[in-house]
Amino acid sequence: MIPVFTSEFPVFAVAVDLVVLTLRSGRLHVLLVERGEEPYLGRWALPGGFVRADESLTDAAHRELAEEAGLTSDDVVLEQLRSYGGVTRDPRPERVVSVAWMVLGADLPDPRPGGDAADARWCPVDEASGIDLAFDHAAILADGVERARAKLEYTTLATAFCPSEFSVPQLRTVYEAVWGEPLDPRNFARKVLAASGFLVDAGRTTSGRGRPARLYRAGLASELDPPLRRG
Amino acid sequence: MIPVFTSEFPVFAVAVDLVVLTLRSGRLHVLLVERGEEPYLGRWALPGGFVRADESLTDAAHRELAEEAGLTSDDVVLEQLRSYGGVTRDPRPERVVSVAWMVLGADLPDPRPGGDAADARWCPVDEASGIDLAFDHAAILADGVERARAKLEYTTLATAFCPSEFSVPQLRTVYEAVWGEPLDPRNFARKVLAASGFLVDAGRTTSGRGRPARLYRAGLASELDPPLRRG
DNA sequence: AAAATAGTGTCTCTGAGACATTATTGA
DNA sequence: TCAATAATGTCTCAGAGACACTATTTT
Repeated sequence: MIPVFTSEFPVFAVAVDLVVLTLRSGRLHVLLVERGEEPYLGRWALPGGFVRADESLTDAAHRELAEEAGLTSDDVVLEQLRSYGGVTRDPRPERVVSVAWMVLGADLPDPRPGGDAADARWCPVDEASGIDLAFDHAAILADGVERARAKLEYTTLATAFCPSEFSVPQLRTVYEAVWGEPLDPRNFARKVLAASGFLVDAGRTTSGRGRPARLYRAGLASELDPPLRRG
Repeated sequence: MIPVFTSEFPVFAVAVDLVVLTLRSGRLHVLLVERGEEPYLGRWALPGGFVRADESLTDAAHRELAEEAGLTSDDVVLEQLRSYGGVTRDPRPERVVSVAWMVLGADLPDPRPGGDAADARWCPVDEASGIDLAFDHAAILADGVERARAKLEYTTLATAFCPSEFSVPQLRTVYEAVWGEPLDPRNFARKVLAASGFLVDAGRTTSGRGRPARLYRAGLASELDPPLRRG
């Protein structure tokens, strides 16, 4: 028999769940893990786990990211989404509140399942909506993708999907993949180059087939003014 | 001796804290309560309390709103901000994660302290930053105010600060109070009246000193396109 | 009639979107 | 030289901001 109260406060477990997004061959992908434990054994879910007694929510998100995706904070940008606490969102007897995070990274490596996961893979986000994810993870995923889409409009967050040096056409493919719509290369270049603090010239160029592209690094600005608007 | 684990999960308490904002005589105010219990006995804090074992986070926010401010969901708009879970944010032995909410209402009544509060009052937001609030409530308050400021730009949320029928100048005072900057009446009227679904003509006018103002109700739109920008 | 408040129009400038051609490289 | 890709400029339209006067009511 599990006690429901240890003190004057109702007892909760607190979890973090991660919406880890990256671009692979020009498509937006999310990291999914196959659950290796009950409940929802064998079902696909967002990576995540319980917060420990001695770590902050942020620390827990970073730890799960390392455990379940092999990623460090140097690789990614992490931002809290919101918390989910419906009474029946977890079938276990404990109340479980989950704090969801959005995690963005550039060209992240193939995952090796770690922690509690039986398997892990990158899934195109437009295919993920067809998968019956565990818990309320479908809603969390939708919120995470929508947050990423919205933040590309008025912040410089798109650079989180890019390597340290990148070209304007490369940055444009990020916007196109996340927003799911094609953008005019001329208008796009004009706008991002005009936004002060967004891109700084790295003084180098790409090589490869076609005309070399000028390379940039992320500038110091975090807000985009004026914003780039979706269609 | 309080057990730290009841099961395989670390034990947390989950609280909700409310940033309740309203306009009083043209200034943005926040609801503060004086704590009637330890910890932080006698200190001003945001209203809030622990989530019960059988209620959702949303239900808990509504319940605390009723208990500590006498407000029902008909009176206000409620939106989750984010969660705060630093290891030392609460001095009690239990880990306490708090889910913060932004609550907006029109001309809310004077509070009568209820629940655990010794006292309660409306405090101008620009004076609240001078008060040494309990826990990490100063940071939560700042986040709540910033969220409200940002959302006035691209949503129709400003109507949450208005009674059911209101004039364009009245709506303008909302924007001016929340943003803390004066707006041009002509440009403001042009923009809000052009935004389809923001305002619908109520077919009535105010009476009082000066030329009567045309009254509007909130329309069905929730997003503002194009957005109104801050200076 | 005076005081108070609401309502409205124009001009200029900036940014958005539509649109095609030239430049540079590797194969 | 051809294929691939990057870079760039102009025109038109919409929205933003600056700006002053007229209209309607109460006292």
